[in-house]
Amino acid sequence: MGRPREFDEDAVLTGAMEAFRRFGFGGVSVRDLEQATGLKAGSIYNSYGGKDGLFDAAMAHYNVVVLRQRIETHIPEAAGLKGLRQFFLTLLLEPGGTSLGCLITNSAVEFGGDRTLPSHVTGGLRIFSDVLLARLRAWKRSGEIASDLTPEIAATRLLAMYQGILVLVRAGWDKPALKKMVQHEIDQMGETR
Amino acid sequence: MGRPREFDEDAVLTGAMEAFRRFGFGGVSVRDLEQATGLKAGSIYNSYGGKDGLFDAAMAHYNVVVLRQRIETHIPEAAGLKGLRQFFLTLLLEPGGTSLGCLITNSAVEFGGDRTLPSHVTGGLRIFSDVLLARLRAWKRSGEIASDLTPEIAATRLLAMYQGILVLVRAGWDKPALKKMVQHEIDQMGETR
DNA sequence: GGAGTTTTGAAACGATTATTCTAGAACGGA
DNA sequence: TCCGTTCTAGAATAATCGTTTCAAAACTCC
Repeated sequence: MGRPREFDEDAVLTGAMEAFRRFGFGGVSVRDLEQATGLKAGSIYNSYGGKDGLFDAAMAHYNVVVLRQRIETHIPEAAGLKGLRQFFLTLLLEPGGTSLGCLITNSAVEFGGDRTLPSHVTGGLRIFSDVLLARLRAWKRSGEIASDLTPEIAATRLLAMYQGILVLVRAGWDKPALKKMVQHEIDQMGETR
Repeated sequence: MGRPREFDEDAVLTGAMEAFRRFGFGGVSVRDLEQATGLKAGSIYNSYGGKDGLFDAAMAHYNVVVLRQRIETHIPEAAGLKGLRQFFLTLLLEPGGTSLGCLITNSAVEFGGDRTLPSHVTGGLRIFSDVLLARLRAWKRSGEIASDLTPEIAATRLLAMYQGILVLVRAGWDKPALKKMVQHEIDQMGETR
């Protein structure tokens, strides 16, 4: 073996992740990443292969530490619609307001122009979509949501709504209006029509 | 007077607009813009003040030529919910598939990290939101949509849905699923509950 | 047909980009 | 303790970035 790494990998990935969330892949320079991670460029290339490699690692980190975390916190099956509502409403209360965005949403937009999406974009969307679908099916069986609701369609709708809210929050759109909309939307899913 | 301009301003703005839609402001270099517009860098700086100025002009162009055009084509008041459905469904049939995006959505995401949004981002969202609100109010009066529907909330929901669909399309998400979702969503607005 | 003014195109600007190189420091195993 | 390996820091790389400069070209107006 050789010399052990001096840095805390988790802190490095978190720092890089925040920079990428704020400014996007193209908006962050390697020197910015030195600042954000505490690592020098040489170490970044040595440990992650380069800017792309660090970005990839940061996205994977995001999917586990942010996305999956948020899912587990707010929408375990037992949390029901109340949890789902919180899951959406917390988007409007993010610390730093609009500054930090969703790395999945932002990357989908940034890289969607050419045809080489980072694999973790599709991966993150898939994680989210799968959980939504599973929850909706379970809640339909348990009577938590309206019986005439189609889980597949509702999952797509919630996925789109989620991405849309993230865009609007980032654009500085009126948060009270978004809040009212979310509440109305989720409440309606529970009503029998 | 001096030497007249040789270029067709409309073609220049359209070219710049397409480049920015595809790759974003940061993803397009001035040399790319020379290719996209046919102008040389000198002329770009002379006529638009620089890359920023051309981007601003391209966004204004987008709001008039693409956004307002789409609105007038699909959702005049007389078109009703049928028009609204087409308005959404055409997002899934865009030529070039996912390559061209919405300049408003993409710019909101790209510039939302720092606090200096291009003014035309908010402007474009406002245009769209205002039209939606006006139509929903009219359609509610005429009985085209359900009487228990709140125009303000529904407008916000449609705005978010629209942005979300644009993100998902750009991410290469399953289009048939999105299509089903849109149809179900619009149809539901017409049903009396 | 100059005079004055604006556009054009090409070259050149310094700054910044991602990446590589290099020398030395810090460890594990023998 | 010394060897081999790995990591770190900083300088150096070539390329590209947005922008400026400048001389020639193309027009209007007097």
